[in-house]
Amino acid sequence: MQPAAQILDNIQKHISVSASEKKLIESLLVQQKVAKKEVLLEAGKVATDIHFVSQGVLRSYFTDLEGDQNIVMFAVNDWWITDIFSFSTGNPAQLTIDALEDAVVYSLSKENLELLFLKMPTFERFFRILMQNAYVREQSRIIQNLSMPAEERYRQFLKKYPQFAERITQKQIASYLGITPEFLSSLRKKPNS
Amino acid sequence: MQPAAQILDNIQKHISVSASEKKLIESLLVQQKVAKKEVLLEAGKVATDIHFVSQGVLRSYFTDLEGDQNIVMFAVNDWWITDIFSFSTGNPAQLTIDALEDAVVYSLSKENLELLFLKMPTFERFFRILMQNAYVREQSRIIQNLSMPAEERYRQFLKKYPQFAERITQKQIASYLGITPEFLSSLRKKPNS
DNA sequence: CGCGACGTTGATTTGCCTCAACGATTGTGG
DNA sequence: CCACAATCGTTGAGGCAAATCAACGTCGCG
Repeated sequence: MQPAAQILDNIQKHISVSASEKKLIESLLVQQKVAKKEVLLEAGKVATDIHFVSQGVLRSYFTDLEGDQNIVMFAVNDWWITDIFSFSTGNPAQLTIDALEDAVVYSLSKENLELLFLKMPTFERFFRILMQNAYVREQSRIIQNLSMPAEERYRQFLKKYPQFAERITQKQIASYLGITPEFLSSLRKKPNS
Repeated sequence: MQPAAQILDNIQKHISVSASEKKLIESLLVQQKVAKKEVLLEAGKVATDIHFVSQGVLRSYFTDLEGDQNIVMFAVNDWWITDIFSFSTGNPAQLTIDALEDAVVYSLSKENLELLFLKMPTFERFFRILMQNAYVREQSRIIQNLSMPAEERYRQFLKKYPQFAERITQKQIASYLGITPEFLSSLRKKPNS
């Protein structure tokens, strides 16, 4: 698939896009190759871009006071990722974003996003839907964290994100679930009733 | 303050609204008085409306398999609340919304919201910002839940939401934090170093 | 080949829960 | 307006889920 076509498909799932608008969108995106372990956004710096993942796997994580990494999200193909707090407010990022596998992303700067909003008002709708879906996803994760033990959260994770489970190490999954790799290992060997 | 003026102020923090648009917005809102303990949305039914809280205190909560209530959010004046999953998708709500104190809300149905998006494209921007802020808020809560022990989460809660702490019982706060009231009580008596 | 990260196992510890009991508030029907 | 019931916040004893720490074989990578 043409790389730009992949993003346009993603956008056209929610709004319709004219030929001239397609050219506009393409002109505002910057392709970036990201090697495994390469950092796209470093905590403390400002998130100036939002990234669409075309290939590979990215993650965002928060480093706490003890120096432990807490994974906030994974992103594979067709996902958008940034530190939304920093991107929204211009404050320093709390999250680091790096690649778990070699990746290709298309980056859209905040300025170019605002330009899109101006020149193409329907893009505001697309982005509204993107944010609304992200809100639903995060709220659903909060509900799960509050109401389920780790074993059940792990089962739900496998069910909801099978595309992640294959490509991501146990250690990363444990961090996403908020448990230690040792404990995840003990869950995995239990009979999966 | 004129009740409708309160919502318009809230909206005008993010977009500008003409006189005719103000009338349109007012015409699509329905005022509702909600008595303490009255249920605005019941889990299992579809969330047809999003509610703007003018006075009083609402909460949304999830009832898990053991029958325990897990509080997802509180809403006081100038907050918007719904089951965003149900409102977005039309699926049955996972959350129940009720009043912790007598409240006055302005309800906007999904149909009327779509009408607003059509007749007033800048409202899409307002709602995008609302969803984006909600996303930031939920993600920040996930980070806290992953990276901090209960005692620290309680401190941060008091700091971030002093307007809640005064009006909400310890039991409700404990449920929001994901701990038992007994354990919260034991945290509170510790020297707040 | 050799090194470092990974996944696992087991022993021990701990943060938080469960259950039970109590006085203090709050709510409510008569 | 009172009396009673219900809920709240708290305390303490005991228990469990999950963390910590240490050790070890395996694997991917330089």
